[in-house]
Amino acid sequence: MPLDFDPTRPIYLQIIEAVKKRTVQGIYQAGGPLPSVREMAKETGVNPNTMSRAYMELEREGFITTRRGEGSSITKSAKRIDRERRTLARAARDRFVAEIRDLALSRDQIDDLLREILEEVTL
Amino acid sequence: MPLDFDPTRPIYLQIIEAVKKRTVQGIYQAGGPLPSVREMAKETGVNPNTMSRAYMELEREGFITTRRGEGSSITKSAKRIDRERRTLARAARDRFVAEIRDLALSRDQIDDLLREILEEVTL
Amino acid sequence: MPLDFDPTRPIYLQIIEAVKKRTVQGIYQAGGPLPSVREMAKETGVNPNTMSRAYMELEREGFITTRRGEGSSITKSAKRIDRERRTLARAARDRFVAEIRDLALSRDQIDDLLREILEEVTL
Amino acid sequence: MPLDFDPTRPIYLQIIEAVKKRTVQGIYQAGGPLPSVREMAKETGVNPNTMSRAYMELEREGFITTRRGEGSSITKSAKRIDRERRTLARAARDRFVAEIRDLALSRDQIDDLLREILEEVTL
DNA sequence: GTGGTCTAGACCACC
DNA sequence: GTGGTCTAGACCACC
Repeated sequence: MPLDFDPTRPIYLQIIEAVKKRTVQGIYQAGGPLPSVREMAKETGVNPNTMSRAYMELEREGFITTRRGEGSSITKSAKRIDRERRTLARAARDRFVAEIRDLALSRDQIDDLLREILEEVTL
Repeated sequence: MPLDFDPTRPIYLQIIEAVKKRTVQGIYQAGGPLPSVREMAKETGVNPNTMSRAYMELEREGFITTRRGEGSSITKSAKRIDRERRTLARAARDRFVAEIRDLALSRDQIDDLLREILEEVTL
Repeated sequence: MPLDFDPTRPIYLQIIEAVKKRTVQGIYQAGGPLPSVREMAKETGVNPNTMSRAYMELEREGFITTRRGEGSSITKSAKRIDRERRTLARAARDRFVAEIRDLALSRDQIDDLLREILEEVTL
Repeated sequence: MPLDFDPTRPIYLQIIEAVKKRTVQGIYQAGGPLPSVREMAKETGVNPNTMSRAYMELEREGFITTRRGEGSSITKSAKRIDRERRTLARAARDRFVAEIRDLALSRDQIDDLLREILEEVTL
């Protein structure tokens, strides 16, 4: 969990994104446990109230389930997780396209670029 | 020219990047004039000294030429500009790869993503 | 470090030359420390900004290396220093030739002059 | 005649040196005429009194002779002129030696330097 | 302590 | 008008 949040955006949103990302990356397992609110709050130095809000939102979205006295766990649904994966991928894609679009790259340069990306990602 | 600089990075570096980017994008023409140091400083709200530093760096890199009393102009070399284009493209590629790499995308998802990028960029 | 700068030439350039000269002469050692920007500025009565500019140039030329919080040191490369030595020698040679050339010296006078120089320099 | 005098040294001395130098270089001929004080003063923008002082000093040194109503002329003595030549050469030599001496040049570098000087001067 | 960056404002040279 | 240089002084990051 990153301890350095972007101060210009709500921390609870950044926590939500981090949990989703870690799950997509396999750091948190589908159906597996998530650290408790208190634990996670201490680890990140965030106020427990803020952390609790992030968990509640994740629950509302169906990404985690929380049971009183048992803590929280990641959704068991591989489909649900893959939906996040695709969302993250699309966001990265859009940022990349925005950066690249106006560079007036030649068709060859674009092809090279995509080939390089493919190589490095499937490495 | 963006009026909102990232406060965590030197302004003069961000100006350098902006000038290069604008040239690569065709906003500034190869061989064409660049606003004077003072003009650009006023426009962006940056101190003339800071702007001057950015221009001096650009001159040293051979990206612009400056003549006392006449102002500055973008390099005439299409090669030099294309070098910058490729540098910008590579940087964007690396950021994208870093974002994508750990998402555990399937081969199909990667292919889709690259296809979408190609479409949107060659649009 | 000379406290009397030629007012017709940029001080930071004269500082750069002085540092190089002192290194070539062995006053500053290859790989050895250079006084801090502030120290040197106080010693010479020059504004720290001007001194900093000189140091930045020297760094860019690869003649010194600077590490934040640790100060600057002369290049370890004897080759780099010798390059400067030859540059200084060539400049002195050119000034001398310019002074001598139009004096219409006889061949004997020239030979004498060079012999005297050799004697005094290898003294 | 240079119109830009070194403001840190007496102008009349610089005029004396210039006349001697021009004679050594053959611009003024042995036994030949020198422009009148007034003419020279106007040409150089120097006060006629200052110019007159320079001429008087040159006369006192036996380098020129002045006859009322006829103007001034350079000494007829080739020996006298050659004495100046050697003085100028020695001064240049000493400045060169002073510049070179502390550069810690290797014997080979010194030899190269002198060879280059010989080539360029006898060119 | 160290260097890095920035602002503010001055004066100069070149045009 | 243009850029080039310098001073003065501030605040920051790294150590």
